[in-house]
Amino acid sequence: MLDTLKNKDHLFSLLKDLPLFQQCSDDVIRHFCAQSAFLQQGKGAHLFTQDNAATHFYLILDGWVKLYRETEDGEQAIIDVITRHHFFGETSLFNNMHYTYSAEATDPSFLVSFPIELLKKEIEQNQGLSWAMMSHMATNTRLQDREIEHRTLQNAAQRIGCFVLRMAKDFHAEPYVLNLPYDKTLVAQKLGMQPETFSRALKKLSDHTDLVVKGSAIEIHSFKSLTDFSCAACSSDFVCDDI
Amino acid sequence: MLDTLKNKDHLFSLLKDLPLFQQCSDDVIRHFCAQSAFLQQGKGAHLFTQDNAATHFYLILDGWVKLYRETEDGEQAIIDVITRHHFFGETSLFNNMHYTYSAEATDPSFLVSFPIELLKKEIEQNQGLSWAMMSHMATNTRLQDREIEHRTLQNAAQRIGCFVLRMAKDFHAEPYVLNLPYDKTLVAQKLGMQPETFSRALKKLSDHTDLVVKGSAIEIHSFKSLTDFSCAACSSDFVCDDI
DNA sequence: ATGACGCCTTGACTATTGTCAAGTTGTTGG
DNA sequence: CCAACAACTTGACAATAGTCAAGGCGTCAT
Repeated sequence: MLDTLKNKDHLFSLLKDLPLFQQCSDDVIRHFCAQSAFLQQGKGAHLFTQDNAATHFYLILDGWVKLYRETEDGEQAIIDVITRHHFFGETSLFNNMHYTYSAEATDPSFLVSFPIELLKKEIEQNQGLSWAMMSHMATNTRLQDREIEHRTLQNAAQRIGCFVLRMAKDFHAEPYVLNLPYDKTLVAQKLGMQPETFSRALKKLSDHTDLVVKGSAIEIHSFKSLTDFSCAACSSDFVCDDI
Repeated sequence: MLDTLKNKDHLFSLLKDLPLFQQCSDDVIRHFCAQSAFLQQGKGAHLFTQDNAATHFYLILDGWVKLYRETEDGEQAIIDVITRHHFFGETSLFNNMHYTYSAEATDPSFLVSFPIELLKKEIEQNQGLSWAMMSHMATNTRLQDREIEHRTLQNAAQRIGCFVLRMAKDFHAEPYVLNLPYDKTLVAQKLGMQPETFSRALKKLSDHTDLVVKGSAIEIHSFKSLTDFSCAACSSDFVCDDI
């Protein structure tokens, strides 16, 4: 598996399929491949820090990375937790080549880095890539808007239900067993609550729906009971776009 | 004043100074002016609705506009409240020509509309405009990230202090008297709290800092007492970028 | 196997925010 | 000037989430 991931031919065909590079010629994609570097990172490895000068942006091939900002006394606000085929660090381009958040692997992860300068140069010349970049950024904005909406209108249990639904959105068979891809503590942080609140709210959620929690495995016996519970307090209908 | 605003020559020079059009030739800007239409809107006037097909995007010349999303049972989540020289509706371009939020004037307001198709066509051809658009979107993303951080790390009183600081950030003389530009109820909504909570938290804020509240006028006797109170729970130092 | 450790849960309590209802203040139009 | 109305404040209470402390459970390395 790692051998496949580390293969530059494989990287080429992966990039070719990603929306961001959809409009790029094979030559341009080959150029990105040529300047890429594979990175293997252990759990807790630090990729870069907010407000530092940006040199590279990254693509996740495997694993999970958390993006966050931190106050002086060490409190963290999670901006996102992302996985396979997601980019991060690329918007430093528009922030005077400085990262706007910190990034840390929360699992053993496998990444590719690209020079941010290369992206800058290509965007300046390549109309198709510019358009793809804008679409990419607009998608992020919509997700952020919805995040704020959730924090405003949903309580802890509803936010968890919403999260579970989005993690399971590609699967429709019932019952579906969702395995949480990262620590409950991190899910709690990402949803803007304390681990204790998460634990209690998850119990409340399983009381009010037909959800059954077995450790990090969550059995969904009916999606409808979840959408009834969570999506009522949201302006979008399920299935909503995510991750 | 209205005469000045309604003047297309004046609009031309205004656009020329806005970051979004910085890279555009005079001809392009003239093109936008030619296809623009002035709109005068009363308080509460509805500009467009989330999920509807988008035809125009807007620039505020004067007044205040709230951008929000609404659930079926009428609960609103405020995305932003914006004023003079801010655009809205422009990102519908990247959402399949559909608006991602609703827009409503919260004051008598004076606006210009432009066809969204024109922006699309220009962005597809004009590298400089594309770049400016990306910078514009990246700025919005950073503001949204910070908003989520604030909801996570700051309590009600701290969020109000932070809001006051950002409204007053262009003024440094002490004491500075800030007049709230829109209803306290709307400020409360924008900060994600109930009006009652706002009222009490504002009192708490004035107890803990040297702020004096007289109706909608807020006297800041020392910025430092505010930053000490609010910015402690934030990853950015004051003066932070805003509005 | 076992002990150490991290993750998660639970209980008891506190703090914060929301809700509902009743008033107060301020503005506006007649 | 006054009535009507909206915006705002206040009080009493309820709901929600956070904090602190203790203990359970599972995993991993020795």
